[in-house]
Amino acid sequence: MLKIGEFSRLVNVPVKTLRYYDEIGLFKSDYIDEQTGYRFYSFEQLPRLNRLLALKDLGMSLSQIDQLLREDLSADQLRGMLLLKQVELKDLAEDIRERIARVGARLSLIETEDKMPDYEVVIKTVDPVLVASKQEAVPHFAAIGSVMDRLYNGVVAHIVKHKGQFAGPGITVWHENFKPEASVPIKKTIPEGDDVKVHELPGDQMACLVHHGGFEGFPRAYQAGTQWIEANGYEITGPSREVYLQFRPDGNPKDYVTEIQFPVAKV
Amino acid sequence: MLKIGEFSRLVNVPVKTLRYYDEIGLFKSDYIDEQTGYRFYSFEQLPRLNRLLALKDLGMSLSQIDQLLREDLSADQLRGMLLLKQVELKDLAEDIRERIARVGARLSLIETEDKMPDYEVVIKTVDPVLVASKQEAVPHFAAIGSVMDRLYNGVVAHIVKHKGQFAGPGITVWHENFKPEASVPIKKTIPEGDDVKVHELPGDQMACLVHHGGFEGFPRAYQAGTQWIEANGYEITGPSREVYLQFRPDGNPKDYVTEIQFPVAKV
DNA sequence: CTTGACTCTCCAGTTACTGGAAGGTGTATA
DNA sequence: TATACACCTTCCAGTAACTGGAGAGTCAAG
Repeated sequence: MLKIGEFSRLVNVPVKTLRYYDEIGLFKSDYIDEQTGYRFYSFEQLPRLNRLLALKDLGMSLSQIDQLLREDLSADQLRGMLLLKQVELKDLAEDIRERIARVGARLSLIETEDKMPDYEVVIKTVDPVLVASKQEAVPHFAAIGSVMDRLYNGVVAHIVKHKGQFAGPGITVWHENFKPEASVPIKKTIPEGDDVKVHELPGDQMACLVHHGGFEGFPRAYQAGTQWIEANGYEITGPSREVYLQFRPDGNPKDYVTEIQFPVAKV
Repeated sequence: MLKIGEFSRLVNVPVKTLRYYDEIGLFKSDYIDEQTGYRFYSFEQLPRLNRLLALKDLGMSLSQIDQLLREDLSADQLRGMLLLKQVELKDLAEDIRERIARVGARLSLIETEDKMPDYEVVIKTVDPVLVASKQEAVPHFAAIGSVMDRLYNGVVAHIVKHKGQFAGPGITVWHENFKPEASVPIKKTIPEGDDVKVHELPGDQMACLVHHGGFEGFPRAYQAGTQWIEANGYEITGPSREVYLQFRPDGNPKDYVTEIQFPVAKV
């Protein structure tokens, strides 16, 4: 019979931990002195503790170990749990691999710019959203403003005409060939017409960044986005979007807040 | 201004989490209505939250993020933290790689035996221990018992003669050529003599397993040990040891408990 | 005016321990 | 025999980053 400290030294497990295992019933001491309350452990308990430690070493939780130690489970159940654990660990490993890559990407950004990047990119899943929208090709760069005005005015007018309900800030989807689709979220579907389509913008995994300020800063923001996507092993899988979170035609451009979204997938 | 739920949807962070960040002062709402206590968030806060999320994504803790968000730290400090994080993540990845290997090893054991293995092997660091010891070659297998008896009797007699104090169970170190060293731990050094040496058994990293029962079971236990060591990518770096945790010459062999230790290193 | 969605605070629970306080026990030494 | 000390006990609190729930107040639509 060994006192807890002796046993602790034998198995290389802290005394506190042994008491904890005792408390939660995972590994009870063999015998407790009624007088003193001292726990005593026997050598016969070593195999059980060693099995416990081995399972812990595999990354099992204590409750899983508790199950595994009740030896009334079949080899098949055992295999199942181990296979599950293996998958879990592989996922975790993948996760960490990606994380290392992201840290690396950020480090190289800091090397070149010597400060935190101006734009933070986050991956998030965007829900599908019902919109009324209208598109038109932009002939040249300088015309963007006026084309956008026209498009959004048209869409809004159409929605108002059909008594539609607005459901959020405007979203421009940049289709190929410089052909923006000015979309306005609505709560319920309304008839199409006036060149206005009604459909659902698909939900997707998006790399998102927030631009604060006027539209003249967009090129840099786009560049930061594509750079991040490249450096972090994603690729762009569709048209990018601009969500005008804070915008009024008559407002100060400095207060504008726009979210730029790129639909992406892991390469 | 957005209510917490709206903001939550915008940034894909649970309401509860936002409240929690508010509570710990990591990310406060922009404004709180005095009447209702409602939190309100502004679009201007998005960049900060996105930076927070990006850092969290790298595996930073919230307190680290808190530091990183106070932007009064230099690019060098920043680089330092990231490099540190990178090392940390690489260690973790290595850890998990090994864990996956161990799970795999156990799975293949189960495939062949269709149950939990009979012996559990754990890696632990063994402390150096002062012993009095005596060695002698064993001429053939059947002679082990008598040679051991003679050796241990000799050592114990020598310790008693010099009034040495016993400090634990006997340890046999199996040197090359079937030459066991019968060692008895002692508290303080004593003179040598009677073919008895006094020295310190070195501490080492050991793969350990516990055998319960008589000596006839040792070959299987040794086999299980070497098999595990092979399957888990270790190699044996020195003489193995037997620690007779529970043993009396006149006792029932069924009650014997022996720990078998192999000094090992990662290949 | 009601209904349902939303918000608030406060409290408890999660995992696997770790640290500390206050008090009892066992042994070696002066 | 006194005492120092190492060791044991229980109980309580804290960790990290939330998550869930209770009970109560708020808001907008029908």
